[in-house]
Amino acid sequence: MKPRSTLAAQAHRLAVTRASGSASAGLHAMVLNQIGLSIVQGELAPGDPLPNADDWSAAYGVSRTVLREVIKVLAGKGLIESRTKTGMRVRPRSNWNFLDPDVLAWRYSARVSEADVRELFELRRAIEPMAGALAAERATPDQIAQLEAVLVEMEGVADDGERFAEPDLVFHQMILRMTGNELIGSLAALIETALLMSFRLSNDNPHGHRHSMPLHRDVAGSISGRDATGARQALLALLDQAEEDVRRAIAARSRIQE
Amino acid sequence: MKPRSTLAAQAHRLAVTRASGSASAGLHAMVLNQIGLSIVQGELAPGDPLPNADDWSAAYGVSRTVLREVIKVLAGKGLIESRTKTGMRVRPRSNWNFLDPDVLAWRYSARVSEADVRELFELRRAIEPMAGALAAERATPDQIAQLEAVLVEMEGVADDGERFAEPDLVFHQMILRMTGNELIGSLAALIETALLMSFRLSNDNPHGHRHSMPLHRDVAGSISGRDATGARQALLALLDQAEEDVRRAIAARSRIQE
DNA sequence: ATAAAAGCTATTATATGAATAATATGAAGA
DNA sequence: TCTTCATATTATTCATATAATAGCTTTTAT
Repeated sequence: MKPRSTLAAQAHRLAVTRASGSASAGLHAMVLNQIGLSIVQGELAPGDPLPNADDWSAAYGVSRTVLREVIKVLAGKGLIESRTKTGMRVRPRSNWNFLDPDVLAWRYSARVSEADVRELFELRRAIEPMAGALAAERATPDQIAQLEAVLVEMEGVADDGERFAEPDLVFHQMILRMTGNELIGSLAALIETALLMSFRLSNDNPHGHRHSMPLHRDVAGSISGRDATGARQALLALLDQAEEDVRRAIAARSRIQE
Repeated sequence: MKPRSTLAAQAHRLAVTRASGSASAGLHAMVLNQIGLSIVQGELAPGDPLPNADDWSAAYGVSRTVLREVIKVLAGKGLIESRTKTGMRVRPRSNWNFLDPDVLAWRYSARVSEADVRELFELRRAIEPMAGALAAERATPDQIAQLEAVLVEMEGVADDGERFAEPDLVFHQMILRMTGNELIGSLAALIETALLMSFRLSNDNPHGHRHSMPLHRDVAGSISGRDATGARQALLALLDQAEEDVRRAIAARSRIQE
């Protein structure tokens, strides 16, 4: 028996996405997002047998070529496996590559729970203070100048919830890059996801982000002054504040929904 | 002008791989590994224009279908971008997802430098002690029993360089899992890569791994005893020792090659 | 002479049909 | 009861055709 209603729902959602023309995406990217979201957000559970290639591509109104490429990409991120005769299946969560930028985005693009926030900040707390300390030791004068410039930019838009997001993101990612460690640099997607989520949650708050500027200044100051432990502590404090903000926003959200 | 010699070299290597039948791989996986390695190990540099789809698939002796799927997977890992008319290009390293299991494996599968080791252990040092602390707080009795069992298994094969690798890997990955944090769990691939590299480097050393057992016992003991700070310190010590071992092995290797 | 616009062309993107290979399942036999 | 074997199902691969797009060239208008 085939899950016809689910397929129909997926096809419909695709039609909507396609019509809205959200991304500059081609068919491939669109279908990839659809299926990726379906899996990561739990609509398709681990172990679930997926429709066979023909039916599935038909349901999305795309060719097998496109679906197949999507399948392979998802398999490359650990979400799916495809074996002859058995068909395609969603792999257990322990095989998913949660640090993949796409998977992160799919997971945190909607309905985040308190547990999701906890996971995110647990990891950030392990990474960013350490990265700050390394940055303080290794950053080139040029990089430090750039960081200061971004800080100034943040000051300029600290009261504008919309425009603050970008320089804030650049600020945090720059610190990761300044470690000179490419593995750490690849965690930029993690920070991006966290900040996007945070800004999405707090966009009802019209009070801007000025309250976080002092701590950002501390971070930049410590790095400029080559103070590794200072940078570590400043980033810890910044993360404490950020997590507190997010938790408040979630609490407010759930209070509204009641 | 097309890089004919490079293509020929790639095709030849594929033939070798195919003949040796290394992985359980299909064509797709084989070509994926070939091209992934070529890129990550620097044979194809960022910004390099890649051959067009027809020539390239011909060079590997596979259909365009297979090559296209490979391209899409690599694009999903950030290594490549493909635009119509412009063709395919290797993306700058800053876009690569170094934490992807495949990319990690490609990068550390050969000729590791001291810098590579530093990067790996910098990140492990940030993650594993923290994970150990969380594990000490959160692990279920069942999980702790499993960890102890793995420890016993390690004891049993501590003098066998070959057989020690697997339980050691399980030991470290289990700690990540016991945090209950899926983002941290996805770093299992990082630890796997590090350990495989470490074992590969030290396989001339016939003296086994018994010297690391006391520290492993400390780790397990701290977690069993719900001692978070103890677990953190024990893991730090363990990492110090492991990094020291690797550095010694690299030094020995380069001394031999001179 | 310069700049904008139209058209050409190479290249990827998408689609489709057909052939091949692998394997889980069940039937047949020891 | 176990093993062997055939078969149907499914993914995998291949070959080919059409569409879309972006860079380049030519044209054209000012």
